[in-house]
Amino acid sequence: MPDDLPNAVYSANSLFMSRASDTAYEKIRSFILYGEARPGMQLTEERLSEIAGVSRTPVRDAVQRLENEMLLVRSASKRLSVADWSDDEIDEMFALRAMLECHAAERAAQRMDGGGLARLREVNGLLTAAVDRAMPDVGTFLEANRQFHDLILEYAQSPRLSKLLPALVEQPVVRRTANQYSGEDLIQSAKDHDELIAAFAARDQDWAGAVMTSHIRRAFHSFSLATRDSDAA
Amino acid sequence: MPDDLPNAVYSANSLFMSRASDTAYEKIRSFILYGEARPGMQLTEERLSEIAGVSRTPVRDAVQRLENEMLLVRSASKRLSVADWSDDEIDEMFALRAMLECHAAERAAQRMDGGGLARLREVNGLLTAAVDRAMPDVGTFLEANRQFHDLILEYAQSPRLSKLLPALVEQPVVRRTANQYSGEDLIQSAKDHDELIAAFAARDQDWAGAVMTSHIRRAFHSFSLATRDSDAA
DNA sequence: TCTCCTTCTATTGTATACAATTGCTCTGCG
DNA sequence: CGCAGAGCAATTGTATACAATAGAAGGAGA
Repeated sequence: MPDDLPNAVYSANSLFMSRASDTAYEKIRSFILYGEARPGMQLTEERLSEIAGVSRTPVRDAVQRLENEMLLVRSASKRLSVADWSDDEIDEMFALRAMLECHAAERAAQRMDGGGLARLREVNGLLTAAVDRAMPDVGTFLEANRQFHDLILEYAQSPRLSKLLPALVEQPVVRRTANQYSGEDLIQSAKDHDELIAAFAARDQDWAGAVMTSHIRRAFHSFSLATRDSDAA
Repeated sequence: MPDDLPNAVYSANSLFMSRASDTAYEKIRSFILYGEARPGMQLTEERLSEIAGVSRTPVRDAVQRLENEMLLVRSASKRLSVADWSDDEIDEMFALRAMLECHAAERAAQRMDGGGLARLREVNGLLTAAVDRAMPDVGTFLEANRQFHDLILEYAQSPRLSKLLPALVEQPVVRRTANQYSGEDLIQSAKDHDELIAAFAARDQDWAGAVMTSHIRRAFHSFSLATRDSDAA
């Protein structure tokens, strides 16, 4: 099933994945995020090697990566299962993400240059075009949004942030509700990005950080409304 | 060489390590942090399997973990080397650690209970005793300090924080200069902990977070003085 | 019928052999 | 003398077989 999806849904990391452990990673990840995996579902390494089409050795590599991203969890007896997050953990994820992305924006503001601004404007142009119409193109929005944030991460020039943040961004809960975001939400995102670009252009790190924080926290708020309310109903 | 060291220097995670990949992890980690490894030094998986005394399979497991902690780095051609951090990266590490430990303290303040306070007081009693004398016992200080912060992390009740923070705490640069901290620094640390306990007892998350932030940032400042100045000389 | 123990099975962990890739050296040509 | 390419050596990546371990099932005794 992962082959049918647009590239947008894939991780930003590596577009070309030659090694078997990478294909295993992508396949298993898609299985969890967009496939028939369900939270709490038990899995075996052998089952996963069938899914990935490679032997257990590269699968174990991939599994360890996914454990680090907390998409998979191991029980005390080393058995694998798909992660199942509590509301508190999801809140926490957004809180951490807000902190780290704010920090990334602050650093990026200090290091931004003309080329970076041009690229940010270009990407956000695509994003704006995708949402500024009657029927928003959510797929394009998500892809452009990812590129925008990746660009900021790039200009933050912090290997450590680059390692920590991706595990917090594209997550099942986020993805599952992406289509529920209202057109207003999407348009506001584009405006946030415009303001971020302005802050970068001014090299004002506090401004950039503040915009980013509210950007993420508003996304969290929209997400909460979209899911928790419908769950309660 | 790792066998000669006190337990204090080991990672907090698992005291008993039965699996070969765990022993490999510990041995290689000690080799990097306290052994003859040098920043930038090239390594091969085979060399590491000699050091660890196990085959390459568990070594590769351990290596992946150490890559995540950024103690090991892979070049574009997949060759391994010991990480070599720039000053900017070290600054960044402290900044991130300060943010995350502050957040942990805030969460812990909301979730603290009598038992936790008692344990914190006990550990900090040991710590205070170790530093409140003419010749501070740095080893005991470090161990008690680690326990204290681990306890806070435990009460923060955030699996994600528990995964992210440890990779930021005990690092070569920190460890290498631990003995250079002045007696004043150590005593001030004990006082910070006392104030943290007070903030927890009051369940005042802002207070706890602020104390923690200044606690970490002072450590950073002491570290910078101890290293950068001597380097410059 | 419940509990404890034993046995068996499923699953994970490790070693080893081999494949694929990368870097290096040495040669031949310009 | 410099450089490009071929072959070789070193290193990483993958598959498979086997070992160790945890869970489950079944049976004996109270």
